[in-house]
Amino acid sequence: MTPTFFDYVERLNSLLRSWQRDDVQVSTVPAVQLSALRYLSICNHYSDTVTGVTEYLGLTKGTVSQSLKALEERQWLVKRLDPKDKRIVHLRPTQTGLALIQRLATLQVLENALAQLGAEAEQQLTALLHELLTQIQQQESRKSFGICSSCRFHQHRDGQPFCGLTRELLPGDAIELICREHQAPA
Amino acid sequence: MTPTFFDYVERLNSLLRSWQRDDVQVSTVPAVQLSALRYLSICNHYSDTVTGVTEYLGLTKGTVSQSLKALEERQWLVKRLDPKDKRIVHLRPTQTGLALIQRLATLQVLENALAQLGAEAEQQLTALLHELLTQIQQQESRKSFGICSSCRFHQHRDGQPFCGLTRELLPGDAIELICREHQAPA
DNA sequence: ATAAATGGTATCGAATCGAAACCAAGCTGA
DNA sequence: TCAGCTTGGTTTCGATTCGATACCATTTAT
Repeated sequence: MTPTFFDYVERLNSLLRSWQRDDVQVSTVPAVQLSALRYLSICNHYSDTVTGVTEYLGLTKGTVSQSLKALEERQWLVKRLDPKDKRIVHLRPTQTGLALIQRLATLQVLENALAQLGAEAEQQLTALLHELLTQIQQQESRKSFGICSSCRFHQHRDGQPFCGLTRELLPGDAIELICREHQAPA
Repeated sequence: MTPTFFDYVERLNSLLRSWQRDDVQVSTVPAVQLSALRYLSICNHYSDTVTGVTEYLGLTKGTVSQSLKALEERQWLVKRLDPKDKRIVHLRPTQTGLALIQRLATLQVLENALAQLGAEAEQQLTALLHELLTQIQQQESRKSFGICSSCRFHQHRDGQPFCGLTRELLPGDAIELICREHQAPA
């Protein structure tokens, strides 16, 4: 057997984990917490909840709830109750939390390697991965977590972005974030 | 912030984990064990050791040693002492173990998605990932785990594949497996 | 020949993660 | 309307994992 796509993804992930462990500030932080925080930094206001994180990471509610509690204690995120539905808790990374995620995302090694590949190849790679994930989502009943503006419910009202599902006007920065209710156009 | 390459890799990995948990037979098996077994199915006879797995997964010796013990107990791999150096233990997946890995690697969802993408796109994707990993390896002092036949030490003697580093003839199936001593040509 | 290095294992403890039980808020439907 | 169901979240508990450390055996170096 020779390495496949599957293997490369696994290897890449091993390396990412490995780098995280090398980072003194991050090494003590469990991977799930980092993933959760990262998700919260790229999801919109319909998706920044415990359930959102749960679906995205494919873990159980309990586990996620605990991880989020830990993140809150580290002051990397804050919780806010939903004004309409009092069951719902919104999670927002703090400045410190965002800075940490930023540091991780711009791992020097990875950045360099991507740069070496060339801008075109990088874009191609990202596009292919994006397409692959889209394909997967279409087969699965699983949530797609696509980008808001690419959703079949995405509309405009009075020149403002508008969600046809929730029937609400959308804040300007929401439309390029990912959403747990996302559905690809037919 | 909108999703980056980093995010896609993480998401893909979440999905892989998620699928593994859905599989009744595999769900109870820790991810590290699966990764280790998978590695052992694609590495050559210089790399099928505890240290090999340790370097590949970026974990500590102790952790890996335990995981391998568990794999042995499940009868998914067998240990064999090296005839020359009595410290070294070689690890070989059993038929059962290989079958399991095979099942995992051919996840229907992933297969389908890749098929939808088209053979050309899939090959491109794999090639890009391969290139990216090669780039990473060149920057890092880390082991590259490249494919034997692409190594700078790869030679031929009397029409047989030959390793210039160990100065040994190589078994025919070794040359398309990955090796922890691999070095890219200058 | 002694010391150092290498390959692996064993022990221990902290901390993660899943399962299940639980609570509160919203929804449904006669 | 109000009893039951569903949904969003938290808590508790226990098994399991993983890293740190110490340790042993074999090989290599001085």
